Amino acid sequence: MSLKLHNTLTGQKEPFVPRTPGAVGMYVCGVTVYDLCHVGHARSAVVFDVIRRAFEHRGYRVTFVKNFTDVDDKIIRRAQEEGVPARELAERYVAGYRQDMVALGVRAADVEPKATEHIPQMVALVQGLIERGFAYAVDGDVYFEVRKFPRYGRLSGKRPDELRLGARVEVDERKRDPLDFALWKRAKPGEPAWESPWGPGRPGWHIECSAMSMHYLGASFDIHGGGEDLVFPHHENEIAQSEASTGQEFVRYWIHNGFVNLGAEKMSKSLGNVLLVRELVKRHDPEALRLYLLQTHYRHPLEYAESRVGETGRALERVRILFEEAARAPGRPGRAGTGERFGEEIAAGRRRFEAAMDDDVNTPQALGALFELVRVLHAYRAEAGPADPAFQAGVAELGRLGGVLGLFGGTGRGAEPPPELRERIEALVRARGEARARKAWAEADRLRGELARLGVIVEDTREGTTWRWRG
RNA sequence: GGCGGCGUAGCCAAGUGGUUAAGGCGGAGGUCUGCAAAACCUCUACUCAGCGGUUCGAAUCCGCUCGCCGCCUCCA
Repeated sequence: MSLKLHNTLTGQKEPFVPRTPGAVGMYVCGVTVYDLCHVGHARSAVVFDVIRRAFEHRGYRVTFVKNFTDVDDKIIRRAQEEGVPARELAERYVAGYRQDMVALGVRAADVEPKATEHIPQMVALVQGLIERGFAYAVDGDVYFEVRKFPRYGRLSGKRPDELRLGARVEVDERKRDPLDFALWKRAKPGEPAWESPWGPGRPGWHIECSAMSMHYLGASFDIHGGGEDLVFPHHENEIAQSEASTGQEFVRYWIHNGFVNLGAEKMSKSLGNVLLVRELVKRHDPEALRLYLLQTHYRHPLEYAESRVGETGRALERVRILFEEAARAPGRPGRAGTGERFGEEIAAGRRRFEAAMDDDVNTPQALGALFELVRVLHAYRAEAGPADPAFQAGVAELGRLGGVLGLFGGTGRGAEPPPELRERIEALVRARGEARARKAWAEADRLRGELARLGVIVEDTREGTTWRWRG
């Protein structure tokens, strides 16, 4: 059994065969840093973070590269509007992106290259394309000549002739064909610019990904990913540039994630209906948001529903209680485990989980397996007690598998009350315990209500009274 | 106009030729509890937008119809 992935190039699920046994080279288009990122960016980031983890779980050595586009028209315009240097604006949103990724549990890539730090590589690529006859310079601009690359359109299934018919492409008299796209743009006064054989200018959007991906992963590598909107023209153009330049197959597997939609509409900055990650993680538990995003298969469109994120939080709660129980068990002996059947159930859950992940990273199905494990573990704990070694091992296994999705990170993460409240809470819990011992139920219930107002849930179990902080 | 996707329970969402159609949320009943909470147990789609067809057999394949969405332009 090998890991299967849906390859946009073939439109099919294919067994993943790495170029180098045991290793994966993976490049994902990151963000253009001219604003804070929204839930759509979050989905893409989470999805590829999980794909990376899935490979690692299977024992692959992964080299993961995710770029920042830090020079582009929108950045320049924004910077001018705000009256700050483009570089400063870009740095600000790089930092903003990283902060949001930490909140979402998205690990940093192994390499996070910025376009502005790889200008020489881009110039060299463009120069090579001119020498090979695939590109031409006009008045300080350089264009890729699409007609010279016969395989153009293979990724997106679009034929140059059909595109021409529908042409809503901006007409530029200096281009030999409307489909030709910019590799290098001449700088207008006041714009960021770098020296080049064609005069001062900056790279086109597509060339940066070709240059950086090949710089870090080689002329030919395993996986290139991004949002489905990048299939055309961005990735199509990357293939044309790269393969025209090297004569080699650029990428073996193209992976694209589906969009996040809002109501009837696609979310987009031009429509002004964006949901910023920065805002969402204030309203919701970030881990619940991550779990919510993974409950839909990565290639399917996701209709964002605010209320569902909260509901997902309740499912997460059920999992966290398990980890909390396991964590506080030491020192509280349970009865001897009834081991064997339970162990088999855990193993079966793991197999289901791994089979789902192997099948085109089917996270909804994998989560199904995990939640079944959650139920089994709760049931077993009720019987054997939280200190049972098999229970402890089962929870640990759940944690490992959850980790492949970047979930269930810590035991009761974020579930600690402010230190200054702790003493008061414990005093109230003790007082309530004493009241209960006297069978002073009204008094006990009053104290429970007071604790609830502080954000504390008290529970009386067979093993005594416990409490949980839920803010 | 071209290309692609979707329509599964109250809601979300897997499943894409053959065991009882995963899982989550919600709901109903029960066990436990002083009462709760949490947890567990049982139930909650004889049916997969509709209509035809292929097949021994289809939610799964084919055709048509209806509805929804994305890409073709910067966009995760």
